[in-house]
Amino acid sequence: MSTPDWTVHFPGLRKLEPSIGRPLVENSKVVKLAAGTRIFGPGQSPEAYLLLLDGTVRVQQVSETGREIVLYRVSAGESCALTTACLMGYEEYQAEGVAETDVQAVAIPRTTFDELIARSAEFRRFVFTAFSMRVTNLFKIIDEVAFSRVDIRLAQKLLELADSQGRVALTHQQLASELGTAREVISRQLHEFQRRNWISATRGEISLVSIKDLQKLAGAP
Amino acid sequence: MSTPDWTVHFPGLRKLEPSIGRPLVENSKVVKLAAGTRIFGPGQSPEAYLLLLDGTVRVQQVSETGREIVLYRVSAGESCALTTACLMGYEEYQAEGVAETDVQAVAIPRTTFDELIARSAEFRRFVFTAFSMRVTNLFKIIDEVAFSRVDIRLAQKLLELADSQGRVALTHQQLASELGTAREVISRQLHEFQRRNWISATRGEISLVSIKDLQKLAGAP
DNA sequence: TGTCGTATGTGACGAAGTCACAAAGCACTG
DNA sequence: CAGTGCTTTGTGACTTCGTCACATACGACA
Repeated sequence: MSTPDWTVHFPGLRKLEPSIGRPLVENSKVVKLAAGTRIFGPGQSPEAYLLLLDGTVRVQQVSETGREIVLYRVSAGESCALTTACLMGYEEYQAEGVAETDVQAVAIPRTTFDELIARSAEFRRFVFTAFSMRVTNLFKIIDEVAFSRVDIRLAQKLLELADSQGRVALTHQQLASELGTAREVISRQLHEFQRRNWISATRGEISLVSIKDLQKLAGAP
Repeated sequence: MSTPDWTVHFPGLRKLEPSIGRPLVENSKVVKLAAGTRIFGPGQSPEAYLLLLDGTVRVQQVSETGREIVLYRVSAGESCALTTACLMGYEEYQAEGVAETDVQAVAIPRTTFDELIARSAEFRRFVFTAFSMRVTNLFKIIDEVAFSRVDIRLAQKLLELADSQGRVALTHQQLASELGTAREVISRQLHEFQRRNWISATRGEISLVSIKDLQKLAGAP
């Protein structure tokens, strides 16, 4: 990973500085984390507010039986809702965060964070709008997990995760984790999609054949 | 409902005033809502920050098919996490809030709210610790809905909702709403609990007979 | 005592999760 | 290129959960 120009990757940061009155990274460290690093997990407490400069972090919950559900991803220019919540509420993490790619982030220590919150309306707005958007999304996840059928959710996920060529490079297990269900369930649903000629699949990759039909199932508005 | 002394019902409020420099209710209204009132619902946007003086508000999500799940309750001395999130993120409500009892609340308009957030560290702390504790709880709900069995969750709910005599005055339908499942599922589970002599039930009320066994199933730590 | 609305019981069935394996697919190695 | 080992995918049998369509039962009140 090359050293990025963080004013590009994280344009909001520089913009904040006038309102803060000094470089935002003062008192803070830029940390680098290799892909796969577990950044935080249940039982730990955050010591710093993290602003991602580059890479993505996956935040997920893991059940006792080993099933997983992806709650959200944090990418460049964003901050982690859970960290915000735990920092402000002095609580422990409920979920775990894993670096999906190599990651660079600004770590703002709690005291500096508190000070910035107090001093800068811009910073507050930045932090809280990001936070509340995540929370809004959590409500959506609860709704889907509690009430929505797996085939519909799978169709939505495939459409959401497909690249520009309509390909999704994930294993069945990874898709199951995205939706918080079991691998076998995904395998069977994908089989059904394949039978209907909506997708074609090879080991570790799925190609969307009929995006239109998938959208119809997904309830495209 | 008698007019309550809100310094009793909401002790944190008075304590905040020195740091704010004037009565907190200035620019704000005390609103009264009858039990059963729908306070907000999906698609609406909040116009004011609500601090409950008396009563409780139930926040729940309703599926297309009519199933419901209770996300949390707001009671005297607290504020609604969802309102906070929507207010800060300028978003619409994702869930609905219903007054479970008659309710009195202080409605702080957005501009005053913003000003208080800027001016008072105490107020910020009050708002955000409450907020983040709710969010933490949302994570727990996702975990339970996605990964936990209904019998276990039901046992937990019964223990949580029982009064000092071990009685739960709810219908099967209401319990189903608490857990986000179907009424029939609850009826059958309660039947099984009854068969094992863990509970006894009459129309609209359940008595816990063997709290110990319920705790064991609930996985009491 | 009858009537009506709400609450609960039940069978049948479909959808989803679990368990225990079997069978490919792929990389690496000798 | 055959063999080996790991990962990914397939499958059947079974349990749990959700849905649908009713049947009963209870309790308040005329």
